[in-house]
Amino acid sequence: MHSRSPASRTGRPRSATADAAILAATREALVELGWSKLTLGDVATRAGVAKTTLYRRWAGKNELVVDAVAELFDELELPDSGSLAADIEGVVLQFATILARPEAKSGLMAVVAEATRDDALRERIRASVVDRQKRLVLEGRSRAQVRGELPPEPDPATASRTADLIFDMVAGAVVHRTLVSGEPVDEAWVRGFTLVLLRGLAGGAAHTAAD
Amino acid sequence: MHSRSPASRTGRPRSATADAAILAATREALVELGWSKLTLGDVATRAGVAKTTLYRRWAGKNELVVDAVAELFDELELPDSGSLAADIEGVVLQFATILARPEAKSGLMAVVAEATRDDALRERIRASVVDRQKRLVLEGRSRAQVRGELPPEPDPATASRTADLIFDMVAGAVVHRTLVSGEPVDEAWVRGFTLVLLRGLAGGAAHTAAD
Amino acid sequence: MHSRSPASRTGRPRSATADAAILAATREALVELGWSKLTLGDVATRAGVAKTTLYRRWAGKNELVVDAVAELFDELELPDSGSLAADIEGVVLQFATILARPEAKSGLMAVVAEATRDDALRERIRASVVDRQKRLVLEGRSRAQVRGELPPEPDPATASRTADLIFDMVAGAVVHRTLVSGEPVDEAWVRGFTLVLLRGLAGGAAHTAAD
Amino acid sequence: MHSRSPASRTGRPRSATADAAILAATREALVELGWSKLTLGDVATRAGVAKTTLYRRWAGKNELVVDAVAELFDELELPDSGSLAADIEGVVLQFATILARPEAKSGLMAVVAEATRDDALRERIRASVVDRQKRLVLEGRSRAQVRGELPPEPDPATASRTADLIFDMVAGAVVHRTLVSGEPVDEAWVRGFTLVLLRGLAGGAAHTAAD
DNA sequence: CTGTAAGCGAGACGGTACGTCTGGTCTTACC
DNA sequence: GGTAAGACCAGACGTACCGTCTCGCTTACAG
Repeated sequence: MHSRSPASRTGRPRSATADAAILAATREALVELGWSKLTLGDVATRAGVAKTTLYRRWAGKNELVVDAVAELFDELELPDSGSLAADIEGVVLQFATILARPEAKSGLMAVVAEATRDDALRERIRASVVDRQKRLVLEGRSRAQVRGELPPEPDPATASRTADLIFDMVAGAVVHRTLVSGEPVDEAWVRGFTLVLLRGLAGGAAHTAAD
Repeated sequence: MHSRSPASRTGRPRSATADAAILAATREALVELGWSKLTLGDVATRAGVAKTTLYRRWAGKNELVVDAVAELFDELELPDSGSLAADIEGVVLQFATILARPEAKSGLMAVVAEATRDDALRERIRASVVDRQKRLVLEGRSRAQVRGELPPEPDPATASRTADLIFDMVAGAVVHRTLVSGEPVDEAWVRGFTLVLLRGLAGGAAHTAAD
Repeated sequence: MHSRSPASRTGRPRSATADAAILAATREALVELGWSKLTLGDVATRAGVAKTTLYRRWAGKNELVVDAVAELFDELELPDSGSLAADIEGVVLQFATILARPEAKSGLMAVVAEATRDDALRERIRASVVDRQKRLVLEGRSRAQVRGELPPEPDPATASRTADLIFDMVAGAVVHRTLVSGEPVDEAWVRGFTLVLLRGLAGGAAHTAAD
Repeated sequence: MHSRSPASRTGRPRSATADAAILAATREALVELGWSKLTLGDVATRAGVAKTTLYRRWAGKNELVVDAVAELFDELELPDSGSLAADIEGVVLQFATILARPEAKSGLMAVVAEATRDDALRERIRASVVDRQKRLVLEGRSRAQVRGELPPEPDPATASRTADLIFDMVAGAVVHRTLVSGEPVDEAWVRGFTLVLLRGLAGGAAHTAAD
C-alpha cells in the first residue's frame, strides 16, 4: 500500500491502527471538504495522529487519497444473476452507487487529474483501482462462457484487449454521466447502456479491433 | 464568457486584449505546471497583467480554467467522410487529439473534479464544453438520416436521450482510455470502439431505454 | 532600522503603524516568554499582523529582537548633575534600570549569544545599541572638559580608544552583575564602581593603553 | 554534576564513558552549530548514544550546555609572576583566550540569556562557573597581601564585596569587549585595563562602597 | 476641455496550508 | 534494567499563494 522500510527490526514499530484511522479520516474530510480544501494537517487532526506520522507513510495528498478511495471499490461484487446482461447491469449499478458517494467523486477525479502530470501516480491509480477491479470483467466473461452466452476466447491477447475496451467503456460512461452530465445512473439508463454494449460486442469486436 | 457589469457606461473600458492574453497564459501555465500548481499570480505575470485585473473578470481559478479549456474544443469539426462510421471515427480521433494535449487533460479533469462539489461550476462546464459540442452528435445523426443510414427519429425526447447516451459513451470511453488507462487512442482503437458503438445502437437502443 | 526598498513609488505603501506594533509586541512577548520561547507567529498575532508582514521586514528572530531592544536604550539621558562622578553614576543607574527589565535582559543577552556566530548580527547590535549610546560617553567627557574636570584630549585616536574601554567596563560590569551574579545594581554599588573607574582613569589610562 | 540514582544496585550500570562522550560531543556541536542550532538528537548521535540515555541524565539543553562549558574554565590557573599586576594580566589573558573559543562564547552567553528567566539555571551557572573560579580572585589577593602589595583586609564582608566587584569588572569587561565590541583582548588592552583597575582599587574602594 | 468614474500596474495586507524539523516521550528488541 | 533504534505527539519554522486592499496613474466618455 505505502512504502515501509522492509527489514527494520529495531525501534518502535509503526502503529497498526494509525493507517486505518488516517484513511478513514481522509474519506471523512473528502466528504466534508472535497479534495481541494482537504489539508493533511486536518486529516492528521481528525485521525488523532501527528502530521509527521502521516508524512512518514505517504508522500503527499495524492498518494493518500488514492489509497483512501481505492478501498471503497473493494466492496464491488459480481452478482450471480443468471444472465450476462443482468450481471453487467448489477455491477454497473454498484459501481455507479459507489461513484455517487462524495468521497469517491471528489477524490477519484482529482487524483486522475493530478495523474495527467505524474506517471507514477497514474500507475498507482491503475494498480490500486482499475486493475484491482478488472477481475470483475474477467470473472463475468468466464461465467458467461460457462453458461454458453459467450464463445470461448482462444487468443489471450485479444481477450485482454477486449477486456480493456469494456472497462474503458463501462467506467468511462458511468463516470461521464455522473460527473460531467450530472445525471443519475438509474436502472433505466443502465439497461439502455448494457443493451448497447452487449449488442455491440456480440459478433467479434475484438476481431475488428485487432486488425 | 465571464460576468461583466452590464450597464457600465462611464469609466475606462476594460482592455480588450487582456482577456485573450490571460486565457492564453492560463493554457501555457497548465502545460508547464498543471492545474494544482497553477497560481493566479503566475498567470497574471505571464499575461503581463495585474492580479486585480484577473480577479475583476473571473471569480477564481476554476472559472478561469473552464474558459481557457473550453476554447480548445471549438476547433472540433464533423468531417464529411461519406459514412456514419467514418464521421464518428473522425470526430472521436479529433476529440482524442485535443484531449491528449496537456492543457486539456490537466485543466479539464481538474475542473470536473472541482465540479463534484460545486453545481454552478458543473453547469458552467456543461454549458461551455459539453453542450457546445453536442452539436456534433446532432449534426452527425441528421446527416446519417439524410444518407439513409439511420431511420428518422419520431420522438424528440427519445432522440435527446439517445444523444446524451452517445455523448456519455464517446466522451467517457475516450477520457477513460486516455487518462486512466493511459493508453493511446489510435486508429485501431477508434475503429473497434466505433464498431461496438454503432452495432450496439443499431436496432433501437432508445426503445429499450425508454420503457 | 530594517531594509526598505528605497524608491518604490508604486504599490500599496507599507503600514506605518505595523512597525511600532510589531516591536511592541516583541517586547511584550519577551517579557512573558523570554527569547527562546518567543515565536514569530506569536509576535505576529499579538501585533495583529500577518506572519508574512513580519518576515517582509525582518530577516528573522534575531534582527527583530535587536531592533525591539535597541529602542529601549534610546531613553537613556546624560543627567547634568554638576560633576563627572555624579553624571556617570546617574547614567549607570539608568542603564542598570533598563537592563533590569525582563525584555532587555532576555532579548539582549540572547542576541549577543547569537552574534557570536553571526558577524552581521554583531554589527547590527553594535550599530543599533552600542554605538548609538556611545554618545553618552562622548558628551559626558566633553562636559567634564568644559568644567575642567578632565584635561582636553589632543589625540582623537587615543580618545576613541579610551571611550571604548570605558564603554566595555561600564556596560560589561553592569551586565555581569545583573545577569550573571544576579545581584542588584543599587546606588551603593554604582558609587563604588564609579569611584574605582574614575580613580583608575585619572592620570592617563589612555597613555598606557597606547604604547 | 547531574542527578544520579544514588543507590541503584541492580540492572546494567550506566556507562562510565557515556558522560564524557556526551559532554565532548556537546562542545563539538557548539563549535559547529552554535547553541541555537544544537539539538539533543544530534548530540546523542555524535556521542554514539541514544537520545533516551541523554534525557535520563540531563533535564534539557541548558543543563547539558552548562556542564559542557563549565569544564572549559577548570584549566584557568593563577600564574605566579611576582607582581599583582602581572598576575592579573596573566589570568585575564587566560580567561579571554578561553572565552574566544567558539564553544565557550556560544554556549556561555546562551545559557546566561536563558538564565534570565530561570533562577535554577542561574544558580547552576553561578555554582559551576563563577564561584568555581572566584578562587582566583581570593588567591590573588592573599598572595598580594603576602607580598605586601595590598594591605590586610580586616572586614570579611567588605573583602567579599570587593571581590565580587572585581569579578564583575574583570569578567564583564572581557566579555563585553569580546562578544559585543568584537575586538580582540590582546596584551595592550589587558595592560590598559589592569592599570585602570588596580589604580582604581588602590586606596579603598571598599570603604567608599560600604558607607 | 474638464471632471469623474472605472480600469490599470504594483505591491503590501491578514490569512491558511505547506512540508520539514525539533523537542521530549514511549515502545520495542536486544544485551 | 540499561541501551539503541526509531515511531509517536505537539507545535514552530520559513515559504508560497490566497483573495483583498490601497495606492498613483491612465483612459475615455459626459457635461
